Amino acid sequence: MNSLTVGEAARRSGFATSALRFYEREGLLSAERTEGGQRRYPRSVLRRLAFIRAARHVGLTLDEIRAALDELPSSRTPTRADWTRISKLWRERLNEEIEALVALRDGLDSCIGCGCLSLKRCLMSNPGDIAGSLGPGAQYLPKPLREPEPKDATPS
Amino acid sequence: MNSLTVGEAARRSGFATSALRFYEREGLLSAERTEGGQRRYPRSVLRRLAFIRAARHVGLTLDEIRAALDELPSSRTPTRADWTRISKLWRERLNEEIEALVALRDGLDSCIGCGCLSLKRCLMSNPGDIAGSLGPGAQYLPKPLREPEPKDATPS
DNA sequence: ACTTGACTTAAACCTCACTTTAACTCCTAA
DNA sequence: TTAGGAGTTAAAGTGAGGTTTAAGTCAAGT
Repeated sequence: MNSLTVGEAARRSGFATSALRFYEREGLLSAERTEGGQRRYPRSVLRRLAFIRAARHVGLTLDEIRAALDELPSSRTPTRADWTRISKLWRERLNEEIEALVALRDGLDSCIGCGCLSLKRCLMSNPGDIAGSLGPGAQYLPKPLREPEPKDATPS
Repeated sequence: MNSLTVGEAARRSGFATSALRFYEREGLLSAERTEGGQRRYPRSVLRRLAFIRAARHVGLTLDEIRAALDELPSSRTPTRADWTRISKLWRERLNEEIEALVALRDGLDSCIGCGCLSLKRCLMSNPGDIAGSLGPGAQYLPKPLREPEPKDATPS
């Protein structure tokens, strides 16, 4: 009972077993194997999974999460210091996203009166303007809010 | 020159031509055709595209956008009233998202000290708790932030 | 020993929002 | 009239983040 099966880890973390196997394929997780080839996780996997879940909430991609996990000293349980360092990064990320959404909302407010929806003048439709409103120096919307750049149709 | 080709509409809206055709297949756009079968858009398509772009920024899915567009009296250019009605909906949506992110950030702050990452106790890893912190009555994270519910691994 | 539920794998499938490709036609300026 | 850029279609591809399926193996209680 000192190690966990996939099913147990799944029940206790709230992830699906398929997700745990997927995370292993993606290098976010690893497991010992029994003689018969079944996974056995140390209890620390739950902490690791909590970390992954939290990171996903913050909006990090699996690539970014893998990178963050790789920065944690390998087979040591993360310390308070590790957690603090990383959570600062997440905080920045969240702040960026919040700022972008607030800018968007305020732009929306200032747009309610005009009814223009003009491509060139309406803040809502123009990511560049939003970027500008966040201050100087090439600010952009954080990843999850950023438009995938069109390959076609270079803007006039 | 009173109507636009796909290419012109693409250049002037910033969407790729492939996106415009895709939107038409998806019922978000429609176009007249020339004798030869080419699309000709009225200038109002630019307003419609601006609407779509804005809605995408707000985080609406194409399904939701189609629904919103269908509520606009069909072949009439949206009035200030239409725009106001809809932008109020978007505002709410943005506010929900902002609140959820702020709750997440504040949870992160309160977590920095504890270093727990405990599945049951850490706000960051527990969407239900975040929902609770937003007030009573089954509040959840807005769509883009909401976890896709696992089919497997029903929480213990 | 046997039954049963949990486990294994590779590979296929899923959604979303598009893009790319292939093979072809249209339109316009010279 | 012809070159060639712009347009057309259906179908397949992309990428993120997994889930589902098929065909089988393992582990544990009785």
